[in-house]
Amino acid sequence: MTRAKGVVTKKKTITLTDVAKEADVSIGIASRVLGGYGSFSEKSRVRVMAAAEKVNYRPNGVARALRLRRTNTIGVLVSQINSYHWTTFVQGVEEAAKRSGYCVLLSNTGDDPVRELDYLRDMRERGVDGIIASPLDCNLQAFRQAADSGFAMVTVNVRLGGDKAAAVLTDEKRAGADAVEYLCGLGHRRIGLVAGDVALESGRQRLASYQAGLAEAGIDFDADLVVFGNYKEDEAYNGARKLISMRQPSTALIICNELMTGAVLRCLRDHGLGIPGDISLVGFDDPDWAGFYSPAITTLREERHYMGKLACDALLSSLEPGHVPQDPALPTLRTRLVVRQSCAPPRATSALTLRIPSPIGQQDPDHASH
Amino acid sequence: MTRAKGVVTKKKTITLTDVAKEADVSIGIASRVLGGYGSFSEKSRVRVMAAAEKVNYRPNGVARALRLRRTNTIGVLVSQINSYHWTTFVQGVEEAAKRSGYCVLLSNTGDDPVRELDYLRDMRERGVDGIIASPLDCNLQAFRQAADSGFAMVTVNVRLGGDKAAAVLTDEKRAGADAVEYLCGLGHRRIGLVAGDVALESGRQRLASYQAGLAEAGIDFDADLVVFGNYKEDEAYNGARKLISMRQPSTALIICNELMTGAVLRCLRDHGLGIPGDISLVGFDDPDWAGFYSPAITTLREERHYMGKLACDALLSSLEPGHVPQDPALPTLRTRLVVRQSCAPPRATSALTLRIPSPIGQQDPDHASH
DNA sequence: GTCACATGATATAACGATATACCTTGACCG
DNA sequence: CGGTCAAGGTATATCGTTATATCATGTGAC
Repeated sequence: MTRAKGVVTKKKTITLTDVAKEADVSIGIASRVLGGYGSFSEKSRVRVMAAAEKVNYRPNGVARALRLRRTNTIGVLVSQINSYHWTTFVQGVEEAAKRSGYCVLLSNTGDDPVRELDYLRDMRERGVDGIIASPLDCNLQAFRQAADSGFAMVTVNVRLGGDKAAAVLTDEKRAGADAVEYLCGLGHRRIGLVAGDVALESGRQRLASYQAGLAEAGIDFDADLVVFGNYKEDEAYNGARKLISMRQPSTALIICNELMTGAVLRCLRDHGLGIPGDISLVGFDDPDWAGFYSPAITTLREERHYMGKLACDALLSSLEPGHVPQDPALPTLRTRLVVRQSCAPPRATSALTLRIPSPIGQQDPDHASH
Repeated sequence: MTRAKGVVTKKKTITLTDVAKEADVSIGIASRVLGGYGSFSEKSRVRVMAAAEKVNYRPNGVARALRLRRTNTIGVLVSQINSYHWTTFVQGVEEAAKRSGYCVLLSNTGDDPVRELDYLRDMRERGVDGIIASPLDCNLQAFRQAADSGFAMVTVNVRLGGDKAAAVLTDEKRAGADAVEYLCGLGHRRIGLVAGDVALESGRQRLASYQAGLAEAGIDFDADLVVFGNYKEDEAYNGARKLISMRQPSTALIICNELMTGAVLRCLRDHGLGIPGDISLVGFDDPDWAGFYSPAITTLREERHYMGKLACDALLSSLEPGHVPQDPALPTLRTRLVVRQSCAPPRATSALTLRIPSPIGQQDPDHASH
């Protein structure tokens, strides 16, 4: 291939060397001026700035990252980027990160353990300065190992166990109990739960908090009133159908996340049940639509945005050179019951059925044990 | 600071050199084996693999990126990461990217022109291989410039104008017209519009498509029936209030995005108006809640997830070495009217008021011109 | 036995920015 | 006027990989 003489065909990237040449100073000076460190004369400052402007210099972040061993990037691993729960969190992280000059590398695990591990590895190789994640049970070990080996990490809603990684926690232990207490206060005794996936920490905690609430209210736990939607739409729909079509249907439902709440609403609508006339509802998570739904849905609200900010700030401060690894758990955030219009006292008829001796009295050993 | 002799205090990162040393081969061979290119003997392959395993070698992506001048990262610039519209899009991008071994660097502009430019610059400096964005009008020039200078780029819902950047487009020109046509078919004549921000391309297109629909239906455009919610919640609420409290209220409303649809629903509920009994509704965007709202909301659905995939694939293919920059516009996606339960024929009384000669006949020159 | 050649291995130059160690100056003081 | 010191500047090693140019080694042909 012949190249016409004098015609520049190759796209040349502009480097510090070019700036230095243009300004007629050494590359070191150029770096100092543009980096704003070390000492240099006013004269060189002006010349370098002018030269940089003239040749339209753009620093190369990759080279800088290699040299400084720092990318100013944090990795965020979420299970579902298109759920309110996580997008709000990510937004909180992103804002805080940006404020400190960091960028966010985002990955979606879809709750797949293999992908989660994959992305952890990938992000480390990419040189992110730290990671925010909410690892699955089966991967806790791997994340713990990474954290212990000095890789900066903050976990969400789950503790790693070491003393390295900070954790942003909510009192999910309380949340469900608050809902139960509220519903009992309205007179409900048969409170159904559309539970999440117990393979996930949040699923277990939310179930446990429901049970705790029942215990506090002096209501026997009835396994028949718990269906496992596993955070999936169709399973939640089927579960809800089961709960409303039993001989003694629940008069109130607690639903363990946003996605399933939607499914339950659809189910109730399909079966012509009115809220809160026929049945009361409390949902975990507080997406926007909960507020303008008709009736507005009473929810258990986590401050996801704030949690994101908290997680990011914790991570960034752990990156500070003089960081002393203090208590890894940040203050636990309170999950708040946002009372709206989806709950009311149970219908008289329901109250009536309560007097009928419940067949659940004959405890099913399979369920009772748990 | 004295260092105890023999005690390794400094955290050493494991590099290719270590692997090569361990395997007793040159660093070049180690690189070839691990990179799977060039030629090497079976013996060295085995030794290198074993050595890498033994010293627990992790490649340094930053160094590789510097050498290869490629980060395998794409930047995605969105205006609101916590809106259904964008999260679904980002999810589509992320999945497609991951499939090809790319990662997503995410930034939130919040429709702030300064931030948008800032992030464009920042991402370029960070060395992302390309960018997917939906630039604001005022920044089109800058994005165009970047694209023309050879920076890979794909735009969403807006064309840059050059021949470099591909664009993923939807026929928003049709969308609003479809809604109008549908509503007219039900008998509506006074169709209100809660418009978006006309400073944004989508805001203008959606307004224009509404007007086109009216024209096709032979209905005079009435500026009083258009309120500008500017994609903001409170402004949409106020706008909706205005539309339902005028002397001759609209019998149907078209709302230009998800956020504002929520606001309108809240407004209607607050004013005791039933859907579709008192007023019909068609919303742009099709979030999950539109399906389980009661009544389910009829919407104009863009395939955001697919758009994300399309945008990503287009970007990645433009990064292929032998890429020939063909027609920069990808096939335009159809926005589909998803008919649900939020629309019905107007009430008889409303139909009656239609016979009253409309004061809008006396065209307001300010509005008529437009 | 020597030359040509393929094969596999090595040494080393990039990639671009940073920071350290090391030179120049010139000023100032004794 | 020699010596000290500081300020400003330069040259260069480094970060960890990749890829090229070069070098050895052995094999087969004549």
